[in-house]
Amino acid sequence: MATMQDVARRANVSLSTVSYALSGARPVSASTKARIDEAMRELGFRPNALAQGLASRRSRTLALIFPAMDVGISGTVTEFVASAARTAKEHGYHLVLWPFGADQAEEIRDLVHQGMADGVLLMEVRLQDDRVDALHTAGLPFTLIGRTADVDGLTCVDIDFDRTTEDAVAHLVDLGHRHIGFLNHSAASHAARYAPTLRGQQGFREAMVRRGLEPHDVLCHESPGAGREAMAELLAREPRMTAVVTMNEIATFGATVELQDRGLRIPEDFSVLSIVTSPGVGAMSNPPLTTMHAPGAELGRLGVEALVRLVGGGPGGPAPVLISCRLEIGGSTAPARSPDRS
Amino acid sequence: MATMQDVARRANVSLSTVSYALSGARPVSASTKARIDEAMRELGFRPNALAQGLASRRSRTLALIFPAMDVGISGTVTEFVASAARTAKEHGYHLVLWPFGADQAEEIRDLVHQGMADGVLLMEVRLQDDRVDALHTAGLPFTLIGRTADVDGLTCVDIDFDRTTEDAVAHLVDLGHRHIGFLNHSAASHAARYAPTLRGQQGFREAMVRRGLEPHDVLCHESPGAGREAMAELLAREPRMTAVVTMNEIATFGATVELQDRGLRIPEDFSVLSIVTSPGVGAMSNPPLTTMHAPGAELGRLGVEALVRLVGGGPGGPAPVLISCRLEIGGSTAPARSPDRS
DNA sequence: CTGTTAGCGCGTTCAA
DNA sequence: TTGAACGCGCTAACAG
Repeated sequence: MATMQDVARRANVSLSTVSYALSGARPVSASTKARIDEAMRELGFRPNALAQGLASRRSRTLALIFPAMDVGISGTVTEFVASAARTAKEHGYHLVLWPFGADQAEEIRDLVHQGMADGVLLMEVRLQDDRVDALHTAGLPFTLIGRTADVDGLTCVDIDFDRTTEDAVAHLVDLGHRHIGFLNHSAASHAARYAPTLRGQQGFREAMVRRGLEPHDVLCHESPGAGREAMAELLAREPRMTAVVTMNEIATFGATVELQDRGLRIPEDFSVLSIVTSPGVGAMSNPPLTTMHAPGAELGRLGVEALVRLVGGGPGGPAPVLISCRLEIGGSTAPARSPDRS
Repeated sequence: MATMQDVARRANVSLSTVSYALSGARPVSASTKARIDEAMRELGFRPNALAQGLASRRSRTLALIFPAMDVGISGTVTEFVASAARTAKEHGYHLVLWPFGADQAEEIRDLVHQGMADGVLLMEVRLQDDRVDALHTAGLPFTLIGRTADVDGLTCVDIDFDRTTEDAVAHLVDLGHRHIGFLNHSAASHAARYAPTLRGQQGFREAMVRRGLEPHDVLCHESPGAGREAMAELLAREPRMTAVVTMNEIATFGATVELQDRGLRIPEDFSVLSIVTSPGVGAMSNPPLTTMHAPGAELGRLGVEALVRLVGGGPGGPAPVLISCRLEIGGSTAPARSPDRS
């Protein structure tokens, strides 16, 4: 492991000149730079990350506070993490994983004080979140994936639930559907003020009302059995229903079964649109589901980019960056059979 | 950010005494230790990770070389990564993500020389893998998740495909099935010598032959359509077939559709056992699939524990640590309808 | 354009 | 049992 001193000697320059040649913080003549480069190559020199960090007081490392337990399939989490790591690398940063839940704000404070990270990415944010306060008082730049209730002064990127539900409803309405249901996450998540549950519900309702349509939505446990029951309840509430927007992957599979058991063919008689889904789940169904895929990779990339900007002293985004789920047409949505006019 | 010097002054001792009090590398009298602890608490002292690393030449950081692109649902990857991060933390290590594919051995070498990591976890290993050589010549401890063709002198943890396929076949045979198929990953993965494809095939065949049964296995692209065709091919090859072991999540969903379209009820007429599956996929089917869940979390934990041992100068496991997938009974396997004796 | 030098915060050897 | 001092490898003044 060659050091800068080794390189300096070999190139017949001083140690600092090597440093400056590397950082570009000061002009270095072409000829000496060439000699230095040569020496570095010959020695296989790589600057020591820890020494660099200690001296410059920047670790060039970003921390990702990782969800304690993942609900659901969470291929989305994989996409997110992979994308965040890639983006960090592209910007010359390492990404470290800090596996802490919402109740471990204190431990986060400890790690922050260790000076290992220049900035923090906080995912699966709750509407009320102690970790945000911990990071705030620690004075370390951080970016939220998701949003707290009050995002004033915070930098966040999140799924655009309004736009996603709006696009979902628009897709179905364009196909002629008028009686549309919404199959949401569980009552437990609603009670816990899980943001997607709340925002999804609100977004769906507004999208329907905006069109003069009556919104029907149900909360539903994350299981196929609950999905069947929820679907049955929606149909009971509005027998003329011809389409459903679901935001609950496992339950969606139960819902389709319930529909088929009632002799309703998908998509001829009934359309199913699964939103905020993980990659690949659309293909698991027959017919393959039309989905709106959660933008895991984009969130990872934008979250890191925003954080890198913050760490560099840049401005925190005044408004949250919101990204909509992308519609991926499958075989579970089709024109409404008989355009009713109720 | 209090430093050791601050603590030393406040406790009226020298800097080195604080250091020793912290590391325990040298005895410190109870009274001074108490004063030091007190001072540390009052100042909220946390040793600076970078300085510690520079001085001790150990970063207390482990690197996880992360798969470039994830095939399939890969909730398993999430489980693995979360578990690895948790285990690393329990042992006082950070976990950093290095997103590098099999063709980026050179970049890995660079990062290793930066001295950021004390050891490396390499996942999604190929049977032939340049990254292994890169790590080997770099002289850094590393652990494989998966196995290369030649594991001599390497430390690895992997799924026990032999045992998993054996257990899968045993489960079905115990239920009275005699004509059993195996729906594998794609021909492309086979050609690329993707280890699970090869080992799964071999394990299945051996488990069948061992019982005097004839193995029928097919390669199958990761899609429901291909799953249907593969299932049809298996049935064509052996019309008396009453059960199938699948190791291809997406294709499994197509296979079940093909069975049901032929009027074969699951599990009354035909049993389906999906092995090496991600968490949650079992529940996505109707009936819920009987699965053998990939031991993502165990692999993460054991991989990190082995690596920590290596980094500490411990011995590398002579033999690979193999973990079988755990059988989770669902509703897709049942006794064979008519115990045939062909 | 280049060299000299004082730290960054902590581990550890040598003396006491 | 404790202290003083050096060095880990590099950055960033300061000086020329």
